[in-house]
Amino acid sequence: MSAASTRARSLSDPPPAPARDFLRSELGRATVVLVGSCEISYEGRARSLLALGERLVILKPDGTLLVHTAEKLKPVNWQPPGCVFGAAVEDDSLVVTATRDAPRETVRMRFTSVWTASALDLSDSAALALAGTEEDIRSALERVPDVLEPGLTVWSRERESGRGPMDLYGEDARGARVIVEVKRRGATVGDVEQLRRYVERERAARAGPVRGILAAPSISPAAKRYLDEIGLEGKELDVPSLLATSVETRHAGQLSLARFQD
Amino acid sequence: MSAASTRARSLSDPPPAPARDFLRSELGRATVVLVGSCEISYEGRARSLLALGERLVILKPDGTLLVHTAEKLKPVNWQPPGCVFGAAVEDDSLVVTATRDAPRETVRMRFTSVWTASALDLSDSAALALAGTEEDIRSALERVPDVLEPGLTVWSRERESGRGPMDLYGEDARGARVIVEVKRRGATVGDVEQLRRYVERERAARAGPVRGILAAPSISPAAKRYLDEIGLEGKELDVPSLLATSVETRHAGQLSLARFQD
DNA sequence: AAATAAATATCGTGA
DNA sequence: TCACGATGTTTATTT
Repeated sequence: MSAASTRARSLSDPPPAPARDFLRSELGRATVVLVGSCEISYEGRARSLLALGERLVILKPDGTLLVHTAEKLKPVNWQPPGCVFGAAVEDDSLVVTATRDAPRETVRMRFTSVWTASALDLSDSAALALAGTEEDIRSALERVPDVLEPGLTVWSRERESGRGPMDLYGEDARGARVIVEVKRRGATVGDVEQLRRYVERERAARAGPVRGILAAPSISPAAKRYLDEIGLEGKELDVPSLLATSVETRHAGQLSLARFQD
Repeated sequence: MSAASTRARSLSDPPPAPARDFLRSELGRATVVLVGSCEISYEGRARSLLALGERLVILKPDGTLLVHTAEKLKPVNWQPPGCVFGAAVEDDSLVVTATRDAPRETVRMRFTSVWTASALDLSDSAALALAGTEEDIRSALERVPDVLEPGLTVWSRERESGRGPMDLYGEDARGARVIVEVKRRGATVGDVEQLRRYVERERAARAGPVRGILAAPSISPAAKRYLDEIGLEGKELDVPSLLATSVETRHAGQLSLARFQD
């Protein structure tokens, strides 16, 4: 065994049995990284088979599994947190499993060779500070509703419609109720539907006119057509300038947006 | 430099300059794994800051970036394929960047220490064979439409409605048109809307009755209520037994479902 | 536990 | 390139 650091342990080209013993002592405690050639089967919500190939496998102490090839962002196989890991030698091969209940799922990896097996004690107390989310846009619009329409008053955010929470809820200059559905990305026909079901619910629940506005950086042509057809409205937002007018703090990070403006 | 294998190169505890040189020779060619302490900023579709902590960083030859902490499935920072990577030394720290256009985004990682830097030549020609997708359910229902309703005839899959493709399209025993929306997971109110817009389009486009059926392993109570309200129907499927009646091949893998039945 | 919606969603397909 | 819908989506939030 070689030690690259006091909080890292690793084996190079280990035979199956030492690899198994290493894994049994590290899995569930450290973040384990396996590099080598393996075949993988998955059974659970769906089923998959992946023939032999060289991959990078990560097994986190919280029971997360990631299998990465040399391409793409998404892992080719995975398991969310909560798995129980196992390591065994079968027919002179290292076999690593990740199993969980609810739903019952198993990923099984058979290694024909292990280039390296590493165990890392990763210490990280930092929280991600993120700005520019839909919630940031919502709160900015609540502060400056005139951006949506002159004379608009916003009463509440995330008010319950009976069919999910309405992003913004208020009243226009003429006293009509207004429901606003906010998107941080380009709006599609599906987003129109979401607004529609809040508006219909509100119209059924109360007397008087109820308007619906889909607010997004852009709205697809089909979505615009659909809005017209069912009597709803769209508003394309200049999100960067909208967010620039508003300095917000996000719970996760306790870091103000000012920090981003360096 | 140590070599764990002919297709792996790695440095232990490298100072900034050697780490930079190593990265410059490997980034974009090999899959690079960096382990160490870093702080990370991201600017693009949104913005984020992540204070110092110990993380596992993967930089793939296709321009993918992944930053993982010891917890959770999703990376804490990332970039999809297509990035250009950079490595530099600033104020005696290693700085690694990933930048792309469309949209313009940058992730910047400043390392205060690097435990290991590894370059892996991962060779993998295998394609994932996956069974149990929505497409598998659609084709099984096309073969045995009686599962949905006795006397149902399915004419086509993925037929264009004018507002997106209808999963299944056909005729019931009485000659009424039937549109089926299939889900592989529990159906929600949003899924009812999707079906609704296909049915409404079809009703507008042609004379005669048009029915809509939402077929899924389960349908949420709110979704059932909504179906009732707007005159559409739901059908809860026994997906495992449905798929067992049908042996399909999926293009990606050229592996038959029979292989899964070992 | 279930339902609902966001995500720096990613990814594949088709127009 | 854009739009649209699936994803073994995951994740957070709320009921």
